[in-house]
Amino acid sequence: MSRTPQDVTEAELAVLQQMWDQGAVTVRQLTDELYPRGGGSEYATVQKLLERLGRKNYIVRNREVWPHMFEATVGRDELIGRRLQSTADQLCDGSLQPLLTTLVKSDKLSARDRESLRGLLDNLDKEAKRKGSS
Amino acid sequence: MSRTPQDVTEAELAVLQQMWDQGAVTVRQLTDELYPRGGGSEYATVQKLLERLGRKNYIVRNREVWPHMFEATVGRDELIGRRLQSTADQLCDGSLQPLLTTLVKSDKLSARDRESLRGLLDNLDKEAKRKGSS
DNA sequence: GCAGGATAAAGACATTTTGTCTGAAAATCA
DNA sequence: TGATTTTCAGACAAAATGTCTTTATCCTGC
Repeated sequence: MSRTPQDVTEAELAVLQQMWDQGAVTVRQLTDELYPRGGGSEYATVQKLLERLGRKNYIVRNREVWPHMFEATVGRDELIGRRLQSTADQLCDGSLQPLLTTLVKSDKLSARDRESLRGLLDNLDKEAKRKGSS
Repeated sequence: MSRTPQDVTEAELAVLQQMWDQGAVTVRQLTDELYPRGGGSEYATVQKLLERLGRKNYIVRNREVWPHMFEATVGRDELIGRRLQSTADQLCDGSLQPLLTTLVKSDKLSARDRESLRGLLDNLDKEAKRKGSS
């Protein structure tokens, strides 16, 4: 049938991470960071990755400046959310709740993770009480 | 460089889902479910998918019976856990905490849901204390 | 026992994805 | 203007993935 490509590829993700860390960047900056000791062709590779990320609306290109500057439009948290939703779609009929439950049951959470989760739940309780809804 | 294949492919996942629902199954059962109105070649397709799932240790084949019966060794929850961990590895430096945050914030949790989660957390804490590990 | 039908096993194949690279056009600057 | 850098368009190879062909093997009803 029709294969579903990855939202963001491994190489594309490496580029995105740089942009998350550094904000607006040029192709050269990215290339130097991602491929130190790089010959000459990696520059074009980064360009192609940026073009693909752009086509998928993960970044924007500012053509007003020279050289062009690139910036992420999809942040790390947003991508996390999308990946989680995608996992939910494939494995839980679209619902996120089983992910949370499974995670808690799975024994993968550290004590710190558990504490943090308790805090989040407490906040929800407070929020619910404040608004008077269940 | 070297691409990282998917843990479980889309077509492979369809097979897995069937096995999660039905337990031990034969190739024919799977084929009939997954490709109704199927010509003749889909049978071999399912076979190949099973072979690959087997090579990756997601299923076992029982050769004692005829025809062979296949059964999942990795459950839905286990796969969910792996996907979440993988997301954490790629986007959160391996930490699950950001996932928890995202999940709690975007999921609609009822008061009952929250209580139930707290219960699970308490159990985990007790378990941890009993075993003396973190 | 044997013919016929089903299953198993091995591998080939086409298409898509993905990372990389080449070459030429356009822009900047000394 | 000439040199350097950047942009742009497209080619490419390797790998992944879904599918199919073929042949060997097994079991069934007669």
